[in-house]
Amino acid sequence: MVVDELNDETVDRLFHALADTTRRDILRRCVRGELSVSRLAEAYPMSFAAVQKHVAVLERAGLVSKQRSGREQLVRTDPDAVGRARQALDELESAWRGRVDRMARLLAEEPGTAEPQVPGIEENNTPEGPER
Amino acid sequence: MVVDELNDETVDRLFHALADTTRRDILRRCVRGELSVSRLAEAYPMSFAAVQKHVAVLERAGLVSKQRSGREQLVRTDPDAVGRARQALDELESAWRGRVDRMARLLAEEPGTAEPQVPGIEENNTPEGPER
DNA sequence: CTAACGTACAACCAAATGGTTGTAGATGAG
DNA sequence: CTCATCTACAACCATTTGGTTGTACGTTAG
Repeated sequence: MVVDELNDETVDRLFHALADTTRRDILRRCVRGELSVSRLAEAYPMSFAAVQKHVAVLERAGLVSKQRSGREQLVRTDPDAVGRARQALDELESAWRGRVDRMARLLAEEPGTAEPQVPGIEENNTPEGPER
Repeated sequence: MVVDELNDETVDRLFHALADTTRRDILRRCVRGELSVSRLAEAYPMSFAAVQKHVAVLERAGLVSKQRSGREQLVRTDPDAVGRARQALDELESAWRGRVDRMARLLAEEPGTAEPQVPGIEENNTPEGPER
């Protein structure tokens, strides 16, 4: 598994998609991938189009994928997506805390994917300003 | 440590606060708690007031706290806050995956805080619709 | 004391968000 | 074939967001 550095826009979309109760609920429901958009929409007090938009937000964030089945569009939560969110948190956290331990953890989890570590990063990690 | 169920609004605010590059950058910079708001503002291509608002968003999400020091207001990232975000992801994920293993992990981490588990939850966990 | 600094907050604005309704194109059921 | 269903998407609207400038106020430096 390549660790695949998450860029800012990706993380923005990821967290933004997660920052809504309805969308988080959709994620929970769609792990088994059996629900069509209209079926989903029945569960919420809003229009079909609104739910469609929520699914689109989740899809752009990579949290969900759609698979056509006849005239229905089945929504399926990507189980690894939450892992990516967790990775984003890890990358945030790794800027300050448990840098070494976490690195060790990663190395333990994924032997062979170790990026050659630049020696001597100590308190050098005040990131430069973002480009927003 | 009380596990403290995170309610929807809390999680909304948490992820929303994290869904912005500037705010994540502020979090990284303020772990040591030495930066005043105006000092922070120097780092970004936007006005003092804009940064002030970002800090306010982080504060409402519980990711950051301010401490007065003379005329300055020092911003400090709550190191446990990212933990809370992780917990929110855990709670999401626990709706489907590794329910048992994760529970075991929690029990291992926090012996004594185990909530008596209702036996026989199997496929019963389609949550009811949110109230949004 | 006075001036400069750091903060708070209001007012304003453009763009994005979250919702709506309406229309139209595929697809499947009968 | 025809009709109902599912989806896609545009247009519209209210609210929120992310930014601005301006003003006011407390605090510290000189």
